[in-house]
Amino acid sequence: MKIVTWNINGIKARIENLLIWLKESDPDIVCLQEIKSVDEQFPRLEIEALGYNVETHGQKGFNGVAILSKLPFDEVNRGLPGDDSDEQARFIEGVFSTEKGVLRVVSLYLPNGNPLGTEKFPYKLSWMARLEAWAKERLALEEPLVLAGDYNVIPEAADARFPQQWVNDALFQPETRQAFRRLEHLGFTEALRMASDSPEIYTFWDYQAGAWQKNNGIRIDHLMLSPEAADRFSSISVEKHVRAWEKPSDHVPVAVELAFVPA
DNA sequence: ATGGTAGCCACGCTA
Repeated sequence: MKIVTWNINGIKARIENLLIWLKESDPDIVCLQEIKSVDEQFPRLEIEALGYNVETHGQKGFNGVAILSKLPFDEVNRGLPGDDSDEQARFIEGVFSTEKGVLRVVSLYLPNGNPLGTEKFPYKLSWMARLEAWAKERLALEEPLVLAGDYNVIPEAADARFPQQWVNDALFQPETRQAFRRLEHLGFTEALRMASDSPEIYTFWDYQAGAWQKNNGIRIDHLMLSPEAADRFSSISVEKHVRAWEKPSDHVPVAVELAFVPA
């Protein structure tokens, strides 16, 4: 089963690219971030025509996440618990059935946190604390769970082409990286870390200053696997060629293959 | 120290 995370940076601007990519890549489950659309305006018909079920958690103009799945949804949960005053659409969980039982998949868009010195950075850290609390509860279920998304976290210096450019950025702050490690230490395996040591694997290249042409990238899109999901890990790939398409997102799809068969 | 680009949606905000 192929599960993919992709920050698409605007579903309306990217629908043609998405449809071409779905046909080419043939994923089973797709976690989208930054759909930048309300649910009513999400182009679900074109996607459903390719055989996908569509669940969205949208917002006007900014943020917004979605899950596309060839498997039917048994359950959908919108919003990260822990703060009823948080109105930003950054989290959706889908529950599916496989021949081995339940499979949970989350599409998350973790707050960027810039600029430092504003309320945005503490919001990022508190969101990460809420995610950790939620994940801890879910891990206790001992089920296969995939936390896929744009984490807006550069875990290590090796995950940036020019790490010194990021030292004053929220994506690379010590507190940010610590919170990311705390999540891992609950018992998750970061899927790309299961691949052989591969430096210079990036998932985001800024639109500005020729970042793509210079390969000035960072790795910020991650798939966290619970032990029950990691047990079935087969492979991981970054679909980098998509960044060279016309009108690309600034992020590319990251795909993990897990040995599950739909129920 | 700034500006470089893109999406959304109508002007500035977010990234």
